[in-house]
Amino acid sequence: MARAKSEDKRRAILAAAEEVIGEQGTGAPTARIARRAGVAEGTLFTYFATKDELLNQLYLELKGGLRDAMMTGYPHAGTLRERTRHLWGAYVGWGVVHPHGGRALAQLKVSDRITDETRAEGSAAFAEMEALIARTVADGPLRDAGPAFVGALMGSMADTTMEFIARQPDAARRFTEAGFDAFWRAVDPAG
Amino acid sequence: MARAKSEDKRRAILAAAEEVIGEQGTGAPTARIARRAGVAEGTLFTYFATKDELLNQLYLELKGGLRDAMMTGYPHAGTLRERTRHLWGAYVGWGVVHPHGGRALAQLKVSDRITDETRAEGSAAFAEMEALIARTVADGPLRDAGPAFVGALMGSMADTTMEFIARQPDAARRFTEAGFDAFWRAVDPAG
Amino acid sequence: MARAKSEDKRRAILAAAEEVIGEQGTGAPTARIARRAGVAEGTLFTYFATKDELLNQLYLELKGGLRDAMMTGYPHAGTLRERTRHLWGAYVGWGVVHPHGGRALAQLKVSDRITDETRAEGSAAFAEMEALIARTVADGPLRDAGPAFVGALMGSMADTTMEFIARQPDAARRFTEAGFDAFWRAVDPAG
Amino acid sequence: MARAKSEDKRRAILAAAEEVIGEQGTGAPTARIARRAGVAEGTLFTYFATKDELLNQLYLELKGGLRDAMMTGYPHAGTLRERTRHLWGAYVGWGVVHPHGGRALAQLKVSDRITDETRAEGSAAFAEMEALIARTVADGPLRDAGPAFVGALMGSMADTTMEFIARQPDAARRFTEAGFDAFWRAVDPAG
DNA sequence: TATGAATGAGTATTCATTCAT
DNA sequence: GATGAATGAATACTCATTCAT
Repeated sequence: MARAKSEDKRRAILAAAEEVIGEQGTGAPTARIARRAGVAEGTLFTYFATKDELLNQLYLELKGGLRDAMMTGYPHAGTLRERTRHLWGAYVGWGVVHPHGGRALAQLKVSDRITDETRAEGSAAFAEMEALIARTVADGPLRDAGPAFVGALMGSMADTTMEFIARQPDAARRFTEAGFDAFWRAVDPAG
Repeated sequence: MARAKSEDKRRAILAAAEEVIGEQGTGAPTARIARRAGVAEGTLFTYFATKDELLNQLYLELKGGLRDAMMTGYPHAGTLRERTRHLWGAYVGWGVVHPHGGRALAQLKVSDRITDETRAEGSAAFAEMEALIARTVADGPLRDAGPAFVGALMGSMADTTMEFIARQPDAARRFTEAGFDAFWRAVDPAG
Repeated sequence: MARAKSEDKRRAILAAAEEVIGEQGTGAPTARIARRAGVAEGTLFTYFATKDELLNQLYLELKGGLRDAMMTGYPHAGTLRERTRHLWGAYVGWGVVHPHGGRALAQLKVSDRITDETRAEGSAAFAEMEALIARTVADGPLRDAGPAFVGALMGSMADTTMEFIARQPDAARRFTEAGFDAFWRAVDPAG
Repeated sequence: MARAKSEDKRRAILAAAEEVIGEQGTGAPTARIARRAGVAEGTLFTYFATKDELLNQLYLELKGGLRDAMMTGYPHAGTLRERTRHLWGAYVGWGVVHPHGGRALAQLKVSDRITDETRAEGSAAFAEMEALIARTVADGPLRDAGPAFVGALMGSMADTTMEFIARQPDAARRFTEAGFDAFWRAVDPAG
């Protein structure tokens, strides 16, 4: 066998794409992504057949990373509030640690180059979590709007929280708490 | 008065840009926008010197329209909750009436072609409103996070609400109410 | 109206393509064709949407020119031999006058970028002529092989004649005669 | 003997090139040829330093195969007509048996990547045959045009015959006969 | 020697912008 | 001012060739 297709290089390209797309949007040239990754222009295409494929893979990669972050240390035995608080903290924390990722994801979400299939697959990773939220909310004030709505609300509130943390990193803890409290009041079954 | 005719064209171009960018993102060709507006490719550039200028103007146009919608019929004498409820309803209602505008704005928000200056100017239109929210919140649970945070939270929660309405137009009223109730619980000074 | 799409430019591009493709085959870069035509790279694509379209149009253009050459001065009242001799002379003469065209046509004929539709359309221009050949041959020794075969034979024999003339222009007359005599002996109904 | 194995691969590559180039022209990627040959992309270049070399070798290979086919069973003691008939039959027969080869040769003939040297070498293989034709024709009606012209005429008429057989395989025998008869009438010294 | 990943020059095509009409 | 053809830089992707394994 000749040089094996290196997983390192694949990850380097995805990481570069995360950065560059976070900065410039999905219109960023593949050449720039390749350079940032330290590979030749053509090499990018041995790992991703087309730019669209790269974009879709990156979307899944980011969503997957986010999910992993949220499930790590998940307090299965905690109260509803504790479990939700964990998810919130992990989500926001991931955004703080991956500022590029957060911005890249924001770009990809509104791009028409991400297929419905990819979106579905990306969301599937969170199905489990949504089920949890569903139970959380079953008896709460938003029971009629449905768990998808609550999940989306949580996502967008967390995104907003991330943005504020990105601008004022020192106040990270404060925004994280304030954001969660707001969310919890909004959905608290005991509210 | 050559001016009147010109203004028509300017608005036609902006309207076309709203549609096209809502559908295809900021990468959409100016030629397509021109065609949709019913003018020649070159004409677009007599109204907007560059594509970036068009994009920035569109951003301001949309933000301005949104502001107008929110201030129309504003119940100056109402309670805090009533006034906030009005803003919420107007915001969400605007998104429902201007589906292209909502999507276009989502694209422009994440585009690096919108200058900081434009963003500032766009937000300025809401300064007045933020002041109102500030007062709303002054004694509420989010008083430490600041009015900007609460304003952003309101925006993102309303955006989420809009998206759900776009997918299930029949449930517009239900989502509008549920969304607002959630928001109000999150920020209610009396909560 | 702005600048009208100029027929001159269209012809310049086709003429350039004829030359360049005659020299380098269908793999020749469109950029080179554009430069040879004295227009910008992009301009080529305002006249021909794709390279394939240019290639197919060129094929039809060349076939059409060839047909016109053959029908000019056609001796409707001549004997079978005279009429056939006219066609032969015109065909070979066209090749001598359009050396680029001849070579370009040779390339296009073997290219898989020329569609079956284009080939059919190109041949249709010669249908009339084939009918004539059909009558010529009806009672000749090749009656069983069919007029298409005889027409193709005439074409390939004339092509060969052209090639020899291209290499030895001084002997043009001699090769033209020798070639025709050979062809006529091959198909002469009185032979 | 590592040689034997290598020779197999060399032939496999040439055979694959024959097919692929016959189908897609000289623009076909070397990668595709390699895959069709069942070897790695890089391996192709241990047998042929460049694509041009492969193309030129293939040209010679095809020409050589054609010559061998024509000389096999050559009736040295036959009449002029019999000998010429044998050549014709062998040529056309080769084309029928090697449809890829025929098409590949057609592509290579018009390619500017085949050097003059290669062309000369390829023709040299037929020198002997041309000498024969020379004698055949010495007293015939085409004596002034020269044996090269007659040889070329024979080639192009046979090519045309092949094409018709390719389209109507059932009529192979008929076309072969008709083609030869036409050619013979064209050159028959006794005509 | 065989492999196939890596390379980067090369290619068709797009598109913001200019400018002749 | 309006038009749309003209421009050429920019872009995604290809492919002959090299080279580490």
